[in-house]
Amino acid sequence: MLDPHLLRTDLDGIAQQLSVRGFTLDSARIADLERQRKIIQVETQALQAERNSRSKGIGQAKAKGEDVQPLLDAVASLGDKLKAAEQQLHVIQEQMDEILLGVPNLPHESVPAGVNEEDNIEISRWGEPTIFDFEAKDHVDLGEKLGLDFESAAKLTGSRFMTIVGPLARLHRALIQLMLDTHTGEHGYTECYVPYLVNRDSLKGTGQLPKFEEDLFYIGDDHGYYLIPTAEVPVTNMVRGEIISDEQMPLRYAAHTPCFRSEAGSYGRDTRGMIRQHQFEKVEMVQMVRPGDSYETLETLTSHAEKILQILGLPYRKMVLCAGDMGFSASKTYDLEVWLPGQSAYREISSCSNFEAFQSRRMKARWRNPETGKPELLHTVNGSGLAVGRTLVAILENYQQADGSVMVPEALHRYMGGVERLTATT
RNA sequence: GGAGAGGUGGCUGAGUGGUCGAAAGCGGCGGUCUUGAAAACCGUUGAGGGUUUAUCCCCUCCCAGGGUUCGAAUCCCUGCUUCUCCGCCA
Repeated sequence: MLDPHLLRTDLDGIAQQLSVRGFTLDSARIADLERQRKIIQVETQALQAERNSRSKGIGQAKAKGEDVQPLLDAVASLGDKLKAAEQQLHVIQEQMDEILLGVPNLPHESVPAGVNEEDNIEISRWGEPTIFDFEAKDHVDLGEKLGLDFESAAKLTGSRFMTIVGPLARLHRALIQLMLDTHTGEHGYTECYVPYLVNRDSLKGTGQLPKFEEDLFYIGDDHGYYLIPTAEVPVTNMVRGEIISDEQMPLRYAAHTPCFRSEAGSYGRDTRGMIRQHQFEKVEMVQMVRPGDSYETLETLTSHAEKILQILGLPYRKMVLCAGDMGFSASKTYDLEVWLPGQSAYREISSCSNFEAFQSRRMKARWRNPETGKPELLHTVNGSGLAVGRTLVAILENYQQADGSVMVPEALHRYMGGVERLTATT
C-alpha cells in the first residue's frame, strides 16, 4: 500500500509515477472520496466529542445525586446522528481502502521505463552458455530416463504436476540442502519452518490479495485458508503487527517450502516439462531491514542467490526489470536467468525485490528507530535462492553427457552419498 | 472431539458500567548524588488519526467483529487464540 498521506498531498505526482508502470490511477475518484472523508470525519469526531462530554456530565451529576433525566432527554437524538455519521465514514473508508489495496508500488527512480520483458535491461553475465559437441537434449527427454515422470503425476492429480523417482529425487532434495546450508552457514540467514496454509490477512499483507485471488489455490473449508504461492507470504508475515527493536534488526530468514500456483491465464505457456508447475519447491530469502538500508540489502541478497548458481557452475545473467514488468508490490526487482541449453535461452530462476514499506504498511510491521524512539515502517526485501525445480532443470540440461547421463555438480556430491553421475534407470 | 479458565501498554499484572488510555512493579529515557559506576531518590515513558506554522485541542484503540447503554477494558453474541484436564492421534 502506498502512503495515504502522500496520496493526499501529491496525487498528481503519484499518478504520474504509476503511469510509468502502466497503471492508471483513478485520481478523480480518490480526490472526491478524500474530500468527503474530511468533511464527514470532522463531523463524526465533533459528535463523538459531544457524546463524551455529555456522558461525563451525566456521570458527575449522578454522583452528586442530582436528577439526570433532563440531561438524558437532551442527548436523546445524539445517538442516532452519531451512528449515521459513523456509518457514513465507515463506508467511505472502506471504499478508499478498496482502491488503495489495488494500487501497485511506485517504481524506484533507478528502474528503467518499459512495458514488458522486452524492456528489461541486462546488468551482468556469469559464465558462458554451455556448448556441446553433440545435440543437446532438453530436461524432459533427459529426465524421462532418470525418473522424472509427468504421466504418473497427471494420473494422480492432473496437468502441471510431476513425480520424481530414484537418485534424481535425491538430487532434488540435495539442492534444497545445499541452498539452505549456504544461506544459513555463509550468508547469515536464520532457517525457519513455516505453515504452507495461510489466512487472508497474510496474503493481504504481502500483496497477493485482494487483487490476485485467481492465482491462488483456495482450500474451500471452514477455515478460509489458502496454499502459499511462495514462502514470502508466511515468512514476511511473521512480523505483521510487530514492533521490532533496533538490536534485532536486520532480520534475515531463509525457508524452504513448496509453492502452489494456479497459473490461471498461462494455459499455453511452458506446457512442456517442469518449468511451470502448480507445485514446486523453493528456498526463499527474506529480510526485514531499516528503511535506509533496503537498496544495499537488495544488492547483497541478490548476490546470495547468484552465489548458489556460481557454486553449481550454472551460467546466468542478471536483469533489472523495467517498470512495466515488475510485480505488484515491488519497487525494484532483479531477475536472475539461468542458461538452458534445451531451449537455447536464459530463463528466470530467481527474482529478488525491494518492497520498501509497501508490504510493511499493509502488515503494520515496524521497527523502533533509536534516534527518535518512535516506531517506523520497516522495509522488506526478498528473493528466491533459488527455485529448486528450475535449478534441477538447469543441472540436467547443462551437465548432460552425450550418452544421456548427467554429471552431478561437485558441490552436491556430499549430499548425494557418493553418486556422481545419474544414469538411465531403465 | 468433550469440559473448564484466560487474552489489558516493551514485559509482569490490577481494574464495583461513570475524568480509565488505564493502578502498581519491572524495563527504557532524563536528572540529582558520585572521581567513575552501582545503589538510592526525583521526573518522564503506548500507538494511529484529525485540526494547526507550531503549541493547544479533539477523535479512535484494553485479541478481532458485532450488540446493549446517555456512557463499555468492564455486560451480551460471534470468531480467533493461549493454557489445564479427558479422549483421539503422527
